[in-house]
Amino acid sequence: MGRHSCCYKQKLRKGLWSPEEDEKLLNHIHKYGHGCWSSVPKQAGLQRCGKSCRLRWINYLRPDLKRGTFSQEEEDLIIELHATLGNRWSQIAAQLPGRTDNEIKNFWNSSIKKRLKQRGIDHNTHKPIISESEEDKATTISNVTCDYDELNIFSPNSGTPAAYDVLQPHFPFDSRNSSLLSRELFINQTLSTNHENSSSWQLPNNPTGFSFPFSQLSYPESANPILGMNSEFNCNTISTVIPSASRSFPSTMNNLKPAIYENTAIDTSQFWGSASVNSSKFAGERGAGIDFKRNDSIFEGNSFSVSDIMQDKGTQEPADSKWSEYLDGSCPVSAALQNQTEPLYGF
DNA sequence: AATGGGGCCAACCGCCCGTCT
DNA sequence: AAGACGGGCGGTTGGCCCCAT
Repeated sequence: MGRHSCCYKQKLRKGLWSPEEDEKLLNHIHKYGHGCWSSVPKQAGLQRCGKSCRLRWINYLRPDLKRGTFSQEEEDLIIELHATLGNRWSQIAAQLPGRTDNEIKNFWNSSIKKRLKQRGIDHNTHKPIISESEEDKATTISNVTCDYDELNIFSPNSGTPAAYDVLQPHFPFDSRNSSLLSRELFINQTLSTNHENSSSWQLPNNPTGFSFPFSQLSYPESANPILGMNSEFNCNTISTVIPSASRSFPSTMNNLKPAIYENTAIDTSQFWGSASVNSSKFAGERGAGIDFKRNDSIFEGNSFSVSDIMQDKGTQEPADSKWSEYLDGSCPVSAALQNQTEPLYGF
């Protein structure tokens, strides 16, 4: 079982295909179709096994193949699909017309894996690779951003109990741990418990939040290791905040575009996102938002904040209205962006 | 100019699964 | 029922090319 009988035949050619062999195979398939692959080599006059012919046709000779480098959209789609399908290359390829599983697999292994690593994402789990320094950084930045939030779980100086302290007894883990992983767990628990078990307890009038590297936010939403795993706080919310790359980018925000859309050179040490969930309204309503924070002179005293964006789960209203305020320049941050003539980051 | 290391990618290998006999 | 066979898939390899030294 398993091994093909043709593989035992010693006379068959292996290795790269010559133009003559390609022509023979192409002519044969154009005339007769491939039918049974095992009979193709003999009929086409090739010293190859059927499998080799099939592979050559599928990966190279097929007329509907799209050649050339992968587009950004294709790359995003591959990452998104990989997050759910894993290494099922054929299934991924089925979603990308003109691309073969082999091609996608090669692209993944040679390019995407490296890019994910650069973004601090584990290519297997699609979760962040957290180093100790990153954790320290997250905590530090969170403490800065508490100025903008009503209450943040990392804001001990806000004058009200941190949401974490209030809510922690409701959750199955019992030791307070400042690691990002625990915060991630915490926010997931907050969301899922609130959503699925809404009548059993009520959140206090506190938003909860956590911070994460901005680079993760510029990442395809469904593959986002933190945001993507929440059905409530997922691509729809994020897409409202950051229109996807395939859509036109609002002119008022042009200066931010490079920082959001380019995959490289985003200085995550200066640019952090903070996701928050406001559960002050209960009975199915919830707000969710994203803050962007930069610790430099451009936004000194300001954050690029869209934390007030609400996605009302009761009415299913899209969270567009607040976003519009940022886009039409009526808030200080968008004005600051309009006055910024150079891209925020040079590439 | 030589060389070696790394990246890329076409092709192979080994296995699984479904169908046929 | 069981073995043979063919198609398909994912992992791996090997060779070519480029670039740095």
